[in-house]
Amino acid sequence: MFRQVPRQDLAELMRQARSQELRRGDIVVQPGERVPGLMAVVYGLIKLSLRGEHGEERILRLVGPGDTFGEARLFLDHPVPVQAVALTDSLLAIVPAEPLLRLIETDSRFTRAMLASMSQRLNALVADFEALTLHGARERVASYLDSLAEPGSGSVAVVLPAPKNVIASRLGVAKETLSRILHELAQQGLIAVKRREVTLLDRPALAAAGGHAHPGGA
Amino acid sequence: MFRQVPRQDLAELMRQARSQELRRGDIVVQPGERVPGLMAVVYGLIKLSLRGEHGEERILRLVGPGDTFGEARLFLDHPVPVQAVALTDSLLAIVPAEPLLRLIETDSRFTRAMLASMSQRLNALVADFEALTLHGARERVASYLDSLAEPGSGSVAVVLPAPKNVIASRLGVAKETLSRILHELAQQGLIAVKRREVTLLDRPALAAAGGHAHPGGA
DNA sequence: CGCTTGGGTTGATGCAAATCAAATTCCAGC
DNA sequence: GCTGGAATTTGATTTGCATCAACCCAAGCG
Repeated sequence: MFRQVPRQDLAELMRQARSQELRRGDIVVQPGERVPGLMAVVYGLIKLSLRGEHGEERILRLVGPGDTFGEARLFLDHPVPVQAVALTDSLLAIVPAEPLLRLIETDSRFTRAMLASMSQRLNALVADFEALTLHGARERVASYLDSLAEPGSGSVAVVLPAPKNVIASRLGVAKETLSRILHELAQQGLIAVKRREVTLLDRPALAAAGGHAHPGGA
Repeated sequence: MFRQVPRQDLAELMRQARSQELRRGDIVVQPGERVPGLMAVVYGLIKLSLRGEHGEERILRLVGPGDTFGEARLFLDHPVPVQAVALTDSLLAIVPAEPLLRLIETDSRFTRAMLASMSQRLNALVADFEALTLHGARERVASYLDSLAEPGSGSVAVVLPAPKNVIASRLGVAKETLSRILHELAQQGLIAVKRREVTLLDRPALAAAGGHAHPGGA
């Protein structure tokens, strides 16, 4: 998003920003709080999640290095609906709203980038929505795994960015269900699972898989 | 969104725009197509929906007079993931991308409005997400009904903006389920339903209702 | 008018996935 | 190497909601 910003302005932005170190498990914001600005992950991994009143959790997004969150709060004065927690020790850069808003006034390229970024976020959310409501759990898992690797069709090894219970919540399934589905996909020869490493053995089948297909049969 | 735009620019925008009349049932865009610009509903009602491969449908949003859709496509060159269909005879204003992009360069107030609008959209989507994954069907229906009326706690009459099967799909439940839940809420004295008119008899209870509560419960 | 038709209701049944309940494996320290 | 808590798996059971299948009802109309 900051790719196109002139050095000078970028430097100024950095000057205004502060950084925050986080230990694994540290809470960045609670639902209902306000974010102090745009949050950018320098290293580490942050989970953005919705929490139910009985402790249930639904992970909305995993935010990794180079990625940002809290944009929407710059333009709205509502509190955030999500909780943000560090999954690993992390470093955050926090850019306060004012300089960003000023940058928007002056740098139309940055503005475009910001709009594009929000559009993509919107898109991703719609895609998740679609997966959640229109596709079954198996299908979601299969296409998630496929999405972890670059497009292509070779047999590739990917590594889950987080423990399985977190991935499960991200995909909107119970951890037990994820475990079973992984097992099943493995038995069907589509993947091989070892700890967090997953080898995609048959990408086309994986991409096509899920909901209704088990071609080779038992 | 155009509230703050100077008359002059607005007039220019209108000149560039074209309008399109739609009959009930007309398809505005199909998933995979590109939208010709920003779509604004002048009158009527458009449904934005995701469609599954077996004809299932999940309504994302109902777009009424004064509301817009297709913003995200201005900044992305992807095709839309949704289908847009007129639920009633409608009139659309279609503003092509270029003049809007130019306006963004020059009018920072408009830009802010656009960013704010997209932020809200994002927010709404997250809220839907939350409702869908964290709350049960009854809870979703109850809070939807409550949301149809202005905040307050008096007994109010609201009217569903669309037939019940559409509302059901919007809420992510089968129409049969919606019917049953409405019935149940009525029996509990929280609402009274007559055709598309719903009288909210006990807003506090309704707002609190749903998932697990039937306090008076027979 | 009696028929048609699309929206709406109702009841019976099925199922995907959650939940519950233990085992088991995995590491991090010690 | 041993130990304790977390992550993961496995099996049994429950359940919310979809699906299937009639049926109803109001409105338009030949």
